[in-house]
Amino acid sequence: MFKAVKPQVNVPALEQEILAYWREREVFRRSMDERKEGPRYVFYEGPPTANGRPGSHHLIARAFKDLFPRYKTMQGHYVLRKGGWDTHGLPVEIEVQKELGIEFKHEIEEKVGIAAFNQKCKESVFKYIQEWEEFTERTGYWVSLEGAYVTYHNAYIQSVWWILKQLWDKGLIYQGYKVVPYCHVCGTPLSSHEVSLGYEEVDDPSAFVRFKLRDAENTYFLAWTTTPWTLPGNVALAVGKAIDYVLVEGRLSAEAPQERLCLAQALFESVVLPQVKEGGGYQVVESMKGAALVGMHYEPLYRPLPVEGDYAYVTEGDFVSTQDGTGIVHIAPAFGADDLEIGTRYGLPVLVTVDAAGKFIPEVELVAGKTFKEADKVILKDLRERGLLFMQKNYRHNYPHCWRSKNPLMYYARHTWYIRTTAYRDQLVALNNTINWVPEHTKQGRFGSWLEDVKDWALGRERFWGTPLPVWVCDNPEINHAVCVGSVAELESYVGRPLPDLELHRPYVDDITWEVEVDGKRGTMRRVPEVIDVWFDSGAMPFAQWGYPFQKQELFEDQYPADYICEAVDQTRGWFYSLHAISTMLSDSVAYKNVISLGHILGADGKKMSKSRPETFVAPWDVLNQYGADAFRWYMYVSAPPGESRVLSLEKVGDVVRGFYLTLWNVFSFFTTYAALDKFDPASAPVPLAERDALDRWILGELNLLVERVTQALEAYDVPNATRPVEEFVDDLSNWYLRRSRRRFWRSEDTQDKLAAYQTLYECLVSVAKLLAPSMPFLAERLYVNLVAEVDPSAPDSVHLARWPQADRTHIDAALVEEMRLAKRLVSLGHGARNAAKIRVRQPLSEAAFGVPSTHDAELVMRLQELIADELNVKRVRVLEADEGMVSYALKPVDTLGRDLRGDFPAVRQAIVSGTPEQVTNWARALLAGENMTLEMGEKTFSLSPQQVIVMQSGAEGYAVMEEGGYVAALNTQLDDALLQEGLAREVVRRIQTLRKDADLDLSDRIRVHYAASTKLAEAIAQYQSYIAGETLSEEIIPSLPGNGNAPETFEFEEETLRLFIEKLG
RNA sequence: GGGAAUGUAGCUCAGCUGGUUAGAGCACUCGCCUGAUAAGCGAGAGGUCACAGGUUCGAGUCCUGUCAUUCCCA
Repeated sequence: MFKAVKPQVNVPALEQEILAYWREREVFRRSMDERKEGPRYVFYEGPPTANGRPGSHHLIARAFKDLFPRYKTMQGHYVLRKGGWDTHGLPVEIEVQKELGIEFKHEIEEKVGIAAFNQKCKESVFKYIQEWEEFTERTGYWVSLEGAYVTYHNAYIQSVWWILKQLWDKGLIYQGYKVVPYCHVCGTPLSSHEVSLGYEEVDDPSAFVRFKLRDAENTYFLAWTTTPWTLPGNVALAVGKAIDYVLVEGRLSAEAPQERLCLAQALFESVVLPQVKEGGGYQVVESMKGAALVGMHYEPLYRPLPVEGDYAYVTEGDFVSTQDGTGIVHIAPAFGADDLEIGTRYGLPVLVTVDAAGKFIPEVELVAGKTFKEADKVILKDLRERGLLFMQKNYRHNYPHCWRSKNPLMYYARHTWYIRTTAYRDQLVALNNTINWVPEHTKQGRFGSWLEDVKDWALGRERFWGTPLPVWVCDNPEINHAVCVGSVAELESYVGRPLPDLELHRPYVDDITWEVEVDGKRGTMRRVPEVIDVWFDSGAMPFAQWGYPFQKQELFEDQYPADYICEAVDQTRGWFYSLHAISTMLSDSVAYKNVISLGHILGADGKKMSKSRPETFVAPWDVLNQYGADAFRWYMYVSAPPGESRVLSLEKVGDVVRGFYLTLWNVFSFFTTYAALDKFDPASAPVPLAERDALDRWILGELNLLVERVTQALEAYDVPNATRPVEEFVDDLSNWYLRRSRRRFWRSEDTQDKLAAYQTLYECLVSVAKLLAPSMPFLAERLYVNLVAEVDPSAPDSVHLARWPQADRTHIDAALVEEMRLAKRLVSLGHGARNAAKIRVRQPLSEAAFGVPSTHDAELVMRLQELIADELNVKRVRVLEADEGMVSYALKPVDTLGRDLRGDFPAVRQAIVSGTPEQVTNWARALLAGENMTLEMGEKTFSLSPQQVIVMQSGAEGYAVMEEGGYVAALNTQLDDALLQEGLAREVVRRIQTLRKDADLDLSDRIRVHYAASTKLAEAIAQYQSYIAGETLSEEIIPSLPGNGNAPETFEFEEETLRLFIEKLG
């Protein structure tokens, strides 16, 4: 027995009820437990950090993450959904620093101590854990938080150590010089991911500097830099060997000294000449290729540090361009990646003129103690005074800044540890080619091209709160000995004592040392100071989430690799990469087989959503509280392809509720209301399909098509096509199937047709509930519980434990689908014709005639005549005859005629389209009669069949007409008394229904009607008394008003007056 | 500067391997309908499919170039 459901619904309250239902019945746990024997479907959770609050961007990711595990569970798979928390890293440290009021890194050690600082970090990472847990539950994101992995736990860290040891044993970990983006305030290099967070457009000084040639007077190389502070570190210049250079002679102005300058020819004209002032000018005196300049020496601008060996000469670099500057690039190996590459190739010194705090060392007297940015001005001033600054202007460009401290980064040569990912480039690329990427272009595009050009992974971070790099080296410089420790047990074996309570963090692991003796020399093994890049932590999760290989080996093997992961596009070089790289190097396997890379969320103004623009910022809780999680999720699925960015606003989520959610809800409400009234039993023997109404067979066909489409789309990880078609179906179900079928449910007697209608609608609703279960888990559950679980004790008690529906192709009748499409089209035209004639639908008309382009369509019209007649409220439907006063015809070639006629096509087309009216009419009549039309064009004669030419008709005299695309609807607008009376009767019915509704009567309540009416109206009521009574459940219709003081309602329409009073009986 | 993506109605998006007069939803205006509906139906208006070339009988779709926006990287 169904519970009747009201058409009104409070969505957030409904969702709370469902949450309680899931909680009580432990549905989530059971969705895993009950599938343990099923095939595996593996999902990896990309761990969020709980030291910030959840936002809308987390919800989009979780909406997409949640979809597939739910779907696969319904298909019988076992989906273990282990949660995880990302806990290490600089963002955490920065938060704690803020809290403690500490700006510089060194203060941490000096003022707080590493132990206390890390303790603070540990506390900080779960600052918002409670809100995260609530958020997770409220949004219906099913993930086990009880068993979540935590990257700071010893077991996790030990796994990471084990992975590093494997890489170490393969010779993949090395220490080297590298120029890294470095923040002098945070005191650490930044990962490329971190760098990418901090690009800002800034103005930097752009300086054109004269470097005097060693062996020629008044002759200079003109070089360009946007970082004047690196000039004291200069050791070389670089040119492009194939670039054309010129030597020019002249002076900048009348007062300036005569000089010779060497620079790229292309830039001489665009850069130098515009600078020339009155009395100045330069002439080209020599041209050469860059290769000719290589090896020429110049005089260094500064000599801050003693240098052994040759330097200060021109080198060759393929990165030199003539886009900016002068085509001559200044080289300071300590401060640029290209520079270091040149320096290494030519054996040049690395002049580290700036210390780790970003300040100039004392040896650079001019700017000693100044930070590097402060030094720019001083150096430029000095060069100007020495006549070496050719010109200076501002240069606006994107320059990376520390995403936390906001300071400009410096590119800085550091000793640090690297993973030789470059050794695995081919495997990285090959394995990536086996991954299914959504959007597809990311595979070869953004991710693929990153792998093609993969760089070694900078692993070390000179910080505190992170997985300690488990490398111990001997402190005796005469001993070259280092070990990578892969487990606590291994560490115990080195130090010779158990370490049961050792926390695998700084400073505790730093305190672990041991003595070694190598070749008779003694020394102490001490850990290197670095912790590792947090991205390595996250990429290690397939292994480390289980503490592999120290525990749960079989679980790891069961859960590797992932079938599916999903994060936002900014993880391309983050988690997507770290997972892929570690997995490739360690197991020569992908870490994931399918991945959805999501676009960002934009505010209503189409720009990236930000708290700093509150008018566009959408707090997730506001949406959840107002419209609920289902609508929020649904909006994410249908609003844009997954990889595209999408605009989010409260209003748009509200549109989902209004446009889709409530439509479905009201079909549900309608069904339960009448099913309860009629005591419909879903277990009753099904009416054979062949005996059901065409509408039933049609909607069941659409339903099975829908199941097929949605299933296929989900298998392809195509979310929009797994969701949008459901909207279309629900629209069809509500606004065509149900609208056309309502009367079948209202009938009082129990007929097979009524049963068929119930069975059909029931099947549609149950299937839709299942199809929506992964995407709208709450609403789907509500529907399912009411429709199935509460009436069938043998069924699973949750839709999420039920089985995914199977499409039955034998239920799909393609011809019927086409038929119904035509019916809708003709009905739409008929309504249009009524509209044009300004005749309301309640007024019955005698006839609707349709002009259609083919005999096939004509047959369909006649098959559908009953449905069309009812919908349009006409007594008769027929097809217009070819010679029945159609005013005009037009012809159009079908799309493929061009393929048949090739070069003749344009002329034939022209002839058909622009024939004389007589010609066209003759041709059209022939074609409509199923004959070929003949067209003579010069020497050629073409015989065109009705399959090759489309006939379009328009206009019909004496009728209200609407025409579109060759289809014509013509309504006979002549009204006789009978039709008028019936129209009036319908008006009366509507008024009585309004009164019933206003009186809040039950659908099945019986009434007595009293009325007083003007003459014509009274006649109509008398004539249609039984019709009116049947429609309105009136026992009596009395042509007088009661005298007991009850005020009747008065209506005026069609120049008639009606006074009505109803009373409830029984 | 390099790479990737996107550009179709006021907004959000469909448009399959080239093929009827380029569609849908929302929003707007007018009208209709209403005992399932927070709804529905109909009409109107709104498009040089970013631009320019090219291939083709035929281009929103394929090719080349340009522009704009976004993202990633320097």
